[in-house]
Amino acid sequence: MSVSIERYNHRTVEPKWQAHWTDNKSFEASEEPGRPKYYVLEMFPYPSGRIHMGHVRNYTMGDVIARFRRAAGYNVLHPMGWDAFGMPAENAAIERGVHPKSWTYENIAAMRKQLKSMGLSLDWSREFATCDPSYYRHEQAMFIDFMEKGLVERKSSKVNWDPVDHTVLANEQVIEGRGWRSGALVEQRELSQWFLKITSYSQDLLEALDGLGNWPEKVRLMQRNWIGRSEGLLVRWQIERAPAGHTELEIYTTRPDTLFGASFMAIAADHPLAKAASENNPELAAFCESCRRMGTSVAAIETAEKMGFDTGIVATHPLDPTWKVPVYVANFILMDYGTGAIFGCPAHDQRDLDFARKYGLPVTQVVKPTDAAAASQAEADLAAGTAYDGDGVMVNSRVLDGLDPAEAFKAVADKLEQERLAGRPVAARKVNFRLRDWGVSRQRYWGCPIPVIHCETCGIVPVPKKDLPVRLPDDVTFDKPGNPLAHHPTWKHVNCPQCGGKAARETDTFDTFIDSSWYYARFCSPHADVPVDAGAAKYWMGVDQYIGGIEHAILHLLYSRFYSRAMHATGHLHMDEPFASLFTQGMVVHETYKTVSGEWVLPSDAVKQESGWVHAATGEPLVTGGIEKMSKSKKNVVDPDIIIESYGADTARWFMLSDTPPERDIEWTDAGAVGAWKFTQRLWRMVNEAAALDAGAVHDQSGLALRQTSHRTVAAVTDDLMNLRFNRAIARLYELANAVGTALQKSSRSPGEIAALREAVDTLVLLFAPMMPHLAEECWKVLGHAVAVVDTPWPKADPALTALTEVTMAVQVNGKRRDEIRVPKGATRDVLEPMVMALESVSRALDGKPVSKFIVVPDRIVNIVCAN
RNA sequence: GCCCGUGUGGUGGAAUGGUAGACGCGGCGGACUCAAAAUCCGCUACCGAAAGGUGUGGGGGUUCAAGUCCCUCCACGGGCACCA
Repeated sequence: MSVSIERYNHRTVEPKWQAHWTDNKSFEASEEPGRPKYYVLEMFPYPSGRIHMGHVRNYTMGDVIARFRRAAGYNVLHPMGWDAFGMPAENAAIERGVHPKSWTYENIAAMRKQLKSMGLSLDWSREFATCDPSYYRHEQAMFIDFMEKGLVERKSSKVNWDPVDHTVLANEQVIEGRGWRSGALVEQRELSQWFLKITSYSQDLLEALDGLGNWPEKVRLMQRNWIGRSEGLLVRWQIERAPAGHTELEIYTTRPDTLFGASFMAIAADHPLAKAASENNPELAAFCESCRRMGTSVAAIETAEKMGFDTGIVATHPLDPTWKVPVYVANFILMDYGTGAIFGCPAHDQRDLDFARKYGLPVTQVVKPTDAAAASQAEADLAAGTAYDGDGVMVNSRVLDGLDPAEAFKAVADKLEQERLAGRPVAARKVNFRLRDWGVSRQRYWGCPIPVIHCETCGIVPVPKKDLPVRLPDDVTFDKPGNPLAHHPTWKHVNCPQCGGKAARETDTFDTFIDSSWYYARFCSPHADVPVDAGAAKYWMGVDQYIGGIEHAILHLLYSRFYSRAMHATGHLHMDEPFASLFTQGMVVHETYKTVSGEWVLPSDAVKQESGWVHAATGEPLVTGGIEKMSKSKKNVVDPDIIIESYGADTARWFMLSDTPPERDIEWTDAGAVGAWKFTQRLWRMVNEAAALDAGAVHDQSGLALRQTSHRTVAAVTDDLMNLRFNRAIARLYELANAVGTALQKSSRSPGEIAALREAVDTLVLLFAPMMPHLAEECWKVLGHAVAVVDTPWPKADPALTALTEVTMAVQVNGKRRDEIRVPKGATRDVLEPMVMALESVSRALDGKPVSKFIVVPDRIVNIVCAN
């Protein structure tokens, strides 16, 4: 082979085909009733300034699916937009004096350019940013509809307050109890805030998870736990020696069966009873205060010791009026779950046991495992400080003895529901959810203004829809602490839309999770003058394949599921579940290096010597810091721009899909990138060699083997891409490329072989086109095709060529492989037995022993079993 | 603490209960070259000269047959809510 072939130059080829797709509007989608649609969506990016490798991986996967489905005949919607509100823009304003708006739109422009250099098959005509007034006006309109539908509530809630910056802090802005910028000790403050009533849908959001069969089980489980349904009993206990006006204490329990194991009551520091008792008890007040302080940091809670304070109040056991138990305030009781009060049963709850052991409270076992060994083990564990929370039989429980816990639960609930305390039932069955309503107020500038007006006379008045959008003012300053909207000189001063009197705008803005809770629906009709055009949504929704990071497994996905329900309830959408299939991809990770003193070093500065890793410039010894998620602070980021510039977008895309399964973390390595680049060059050479062969050759028997390989590859790659197994699809493509390479080595070939070879190369190009679209287009042109790959249908496997006529079967003796045989497909025992028994390897292994069993797994294996 | 994952060659990883290690990277050997790069070809789990044996984190079990199913232990990773 001495064909002189120019190197494939991605720097000229990639922009050329990107222009071709743009000029031909190849990816602009429109509704075509009757034609099957496919909606592919990747979680849209926050415009931080530059794309990172995680974006490259995410958008490459989505693009492969979009291009594959498109070629397979679907009408594909594959849009892109920007999740553009949020704190980083305000931080840039405060730190560098840039306006959030210009910062954001400049970042969008830069990132759009980067995404375009990746050659993604996106419909850019549908692009929007959530900070566009043309987007958020609909968000405001829908919020007003939600208000009318009773899905919005205003209530008081605790926030992290920075007393120096006069601002509310997000949890991630609180570092070790202090404001991240001011360093001031963070206070807990009560503010009136807006809430969306997601809890109205708790049961539905939970049950509907069962229908999401194409979601990862892990994500469904996380959502199930987050919603946290429990069935229990509300029980009212009479109390004595309590502050005036307090005569009873209502608790929630999921274990009323263990009521005879009660040894104390515990209430939250914020419980009204605790507050009342604190009034004349400074020590208790101080204890409650310390509990509240601890509440800010998750880490503190986890490591905190169980602490309690005896209030002196005494409660009467609901099943025995002579039985009195003490009431404590305890640091592990949360006010916002259940009633903020519990009864403690130390023997069967670990937290209660820890608490009881610390304060010398009685421990009574009331559930015993039925198995004797397990029962004595449980007793030993209890003595050693481990509570038993399993099933068994009731003991030490008077009338309940002998029942199992489920029966005991029912018996207690039935009895107490009949009994009266102060004229009302003592107990009531109650289903409880952990899920809380969604607080959506943020005291910040760069977000969607909440469209309500506070009037001194009329109270809260929604902004009339004709006045929407409520626009963010551009002329704001960030020189003063606090919310720029609140101290803007004029913006908030308006007249009441109802009475015309003096009124003030709401200066809070929405949580940015709202923006991303309905963008998928907006993409169906991004220019409509309603939030969602019903016809467009009916055609495109739901999203057939949604792809993003596992970090959004709970909040974003749960909020989106709630939002589509709320939109359904208000007539904006016709369905409840927005994402039919979900895929969560792994992170991009890279090696890290540190100096002995712990400073991070760029991987490019680390060199390996016999003594170990050293700094290339200084010779300082280095330690490997492990393989970690790419981050600037660890100096292990790889810039997609540099990769695309030096190797091309196709190489970067190919690398991201190769080897590692898409749901796992992928390690970026230079060697891997170089390997992918070499493969693009190899494909280019092979295609050019094949293009020189006679295009008019006709198939005959001599090309059969290669044709079978081609068609089997089509079948396998199609199946792999349908199931998002990109790494396997790529392995199949290497095999086909190797087969083509071998065929090209031959010095002479028959017309049938030429025809098969050209078919194999055409197939190869079409199959790798979703992964490396630019190279595919260029190859396709070289091969003499007039129509671009983007307009060429996906190849079909010919069943006659994928079917096997002969198979290799393994021959085992007692489960150990001894030989293999080539036989016609479907060979039966009658044919196989004489063949196999005649094998020398078999008779040697049998060594004269009689055959007791002869097992045939058709077309796979023969196993001969003999006595040992 | 609880919950969920994951453990396979030097390495990333394949494998509907049916021939473990496909494919890639790396390594070794060879061809081409004055030479190098690039490219192409071959070999590459371990022990053994071979026959053969051993191998999917450890131990046990089910099965004609286990990386795959069950029990148990270990290691690593991730998530979380002290949730009554």
